[in-house]
Amino acid sequence: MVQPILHLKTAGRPRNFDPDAALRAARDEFWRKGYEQTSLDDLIAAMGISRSSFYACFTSKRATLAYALTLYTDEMMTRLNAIVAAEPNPLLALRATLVAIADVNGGRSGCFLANCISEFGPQDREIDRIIQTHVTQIEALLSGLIRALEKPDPKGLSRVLIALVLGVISLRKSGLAPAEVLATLQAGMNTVL
Amino acid sequence: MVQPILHLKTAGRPRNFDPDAALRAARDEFWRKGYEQTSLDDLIAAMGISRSSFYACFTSKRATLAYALTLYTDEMMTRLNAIVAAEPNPLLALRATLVAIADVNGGRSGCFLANCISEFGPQDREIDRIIQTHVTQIEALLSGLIRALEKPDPKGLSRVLIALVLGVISLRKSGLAPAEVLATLQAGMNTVL
DNA sequence: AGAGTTATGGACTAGTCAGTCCACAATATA
DNA sequence: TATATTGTGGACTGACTAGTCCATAACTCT
Repeated sequence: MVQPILHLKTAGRPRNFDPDAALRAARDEFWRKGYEQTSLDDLIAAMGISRSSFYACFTSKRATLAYALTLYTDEMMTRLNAIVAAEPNPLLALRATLVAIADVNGGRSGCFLANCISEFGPQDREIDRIIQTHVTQIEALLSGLIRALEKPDPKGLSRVLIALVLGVISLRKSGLAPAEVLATLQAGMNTVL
Repeated sequence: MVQPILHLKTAGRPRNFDPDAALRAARDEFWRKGYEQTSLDDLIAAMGISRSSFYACFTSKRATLAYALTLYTDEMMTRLNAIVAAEPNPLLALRATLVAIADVNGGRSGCFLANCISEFGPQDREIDRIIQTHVTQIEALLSGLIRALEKPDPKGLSRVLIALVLGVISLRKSGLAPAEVLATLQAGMNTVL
């Protein structure tokens, strides 16, 4: 992937926007509305920059989605690793991790990654690669924690848990109230773990 | 909802297509590619009718989605009820029902209803209403079977199972092989039931 | 200060979109 | 056969799409 955002000092006129902040705004916009539903006008309005600046800095709408998705997955993994590092009890760490992924109180936008899976499926190679990488990372994180629990078939169990979390995210998007979504996740974890 | 398809004899020129068959074709096209990704040209090509006939019979693209989604949910409920009616053992009936919903071997298009949840969320009132109705029906069907198993909290458990199924559908869409998806579903059912 | 370099706003382009319209075709009824 | 009614193919419309281009602004370096 081409690095989109350069912070190098150059000879010409300086940017009058912060590329990182703009990318976060782009991520939030894609997250909230999806890729197709976000027009370039919507996008640059949310980012607070002009069309020219957008193309000069971010190449294209599709490339920006890839950058935004990478930003999302990187931040997510950082948060999850912090949770795991802070909680020595593996069962509690696992439960906290799953709750964090489900992001029950994060509105009805669901998980940005899951949204992209649904919107793109396997059709875009680069997006698919980012998705696969992240899913693999999450799987590794979960099966590590499960192994510490000395449960059988950690890999299979981690998939069941991922399915459970993806499912409750769908339920949230379908309009189920946050409290009931959380209760469903908790009930699922109680029976599985 | 306005009835889109009329089979009444009228005075004028008769239709030279079958509205039911056309609607099934529309459903399959929306199912395969999603609403936004299906242009009207794609749609009418799949349905085998002209633009004029389309608008005369189906009102609009959005209305056609609602009709198609209703057709899907009706057929789905019919199939699930048939499965339940044919299997007297409630545990086996429940498992067969869940496997049928997951439709593991049905390609990577996922569940049409789940796709619509993901693509529209709560933003379209009529679509949302159809989604809510169907989710409620499925929940009722599952909790009925669970009650027969004399398990505690049938409603909560049915939500867990719905989440599990929605989740494995997402996993399928993310590219996981059918066999592994099915294994995940089976593993989930084994631990939950 | 002047030359070189990069950023920006806004007009522009080519293509696609859902939806409309109309001349004409195909039927029922009288 | 004449009239009324409905269906159909295809041209058309206005709006919106992602992306391009250029004149000018704003900076660094010599």
